[in-house]
Amino acid sequence: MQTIGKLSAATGVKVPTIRYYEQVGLLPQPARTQGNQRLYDRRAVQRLSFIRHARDLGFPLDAVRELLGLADDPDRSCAAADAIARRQLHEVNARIQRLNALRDELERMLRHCACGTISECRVIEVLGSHAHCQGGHIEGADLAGD
Amino acid sequence: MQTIGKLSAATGVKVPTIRYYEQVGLLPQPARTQGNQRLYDRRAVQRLSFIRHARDLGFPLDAVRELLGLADDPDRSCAAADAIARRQLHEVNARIQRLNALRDELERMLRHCACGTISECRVIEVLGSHAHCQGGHIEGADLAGD
DNA sequence: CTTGAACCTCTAGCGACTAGAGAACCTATG
DNA sequence: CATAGGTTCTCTAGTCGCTAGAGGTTCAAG
Repeated sequence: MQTIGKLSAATGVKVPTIRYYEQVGLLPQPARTQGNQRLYDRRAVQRLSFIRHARDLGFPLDAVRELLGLADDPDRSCAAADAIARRQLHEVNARIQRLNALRDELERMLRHCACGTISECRVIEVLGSHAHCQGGHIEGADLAGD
Repeated sequence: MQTIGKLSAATGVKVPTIRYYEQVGLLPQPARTQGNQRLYDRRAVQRLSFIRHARDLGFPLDAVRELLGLADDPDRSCAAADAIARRQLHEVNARIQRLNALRDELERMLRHCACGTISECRVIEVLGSHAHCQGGHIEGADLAGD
């Protein structure tokens, strides 16, 4: 049994984040000391490590929730977990593609800049009119997320 | 002079987003009709297109603000704009690297899954203990942003 | 003159935390 | 046993870049 601080040190998850995970239902409410401080057991360490690892791999919290549910039920088919991971892989690949397009555009912009004054600055010019683009980057691309 | 709807259509920026940009000071307060509706001129179209393009390239709004300031001052050195773009390029490259590591990890996870029951599921297993990782993905990687 | 689309302001919500205030607790030392 | 200071508690608000909705006004067409 350990306090939230030790759990944080053991898993690398910050203390407020642990409390946040409890708040949103990813971690069960732990036992408490007489003084109302949280006390965690070994299972909590495991569960939190699982969450952390899934987050490191970019899974959104909802997916983590699903994966936790699956992990709690060892007799079910693994197909569901597979599907979630596969979905995440697609997400990551899509994001990589979009970022590659951005990188190309940024590099071309910078390559062509003679670095004189703003009035002849390629960076500003390219941003000002879309005509200079090679169409590499997608308009309205959803760049958000992890 | 056009209404906010036309400006939206002309630039591809949604109406609430235009109002949001005005609110945070990226767009100046436009003229108004007698009935209090916003009226935009050609310069507004240009400025908003500039913003949109920079956003498409992943620049955060603060960087867009800086770039707009530079664009307004054609006699200054282009070096500052260059630096901002270069910083953004580094950001994008870093993000690509992190995502590549994630992709590798996800792919390996999926390759090794025999797809039986959860108890032998490679996906769940890998998430449960970090021991299976090849160290490809960085712990605590900041995955957020665009 | 009426309809209905487009506009107005204002507030709240998204994801996944992070920061800070102000109070209570817990442990180690004098 | 008292006290100092580190850790923990709850609660609220802020981050980024929008997006959604409520409830009301204005404008152009028929």
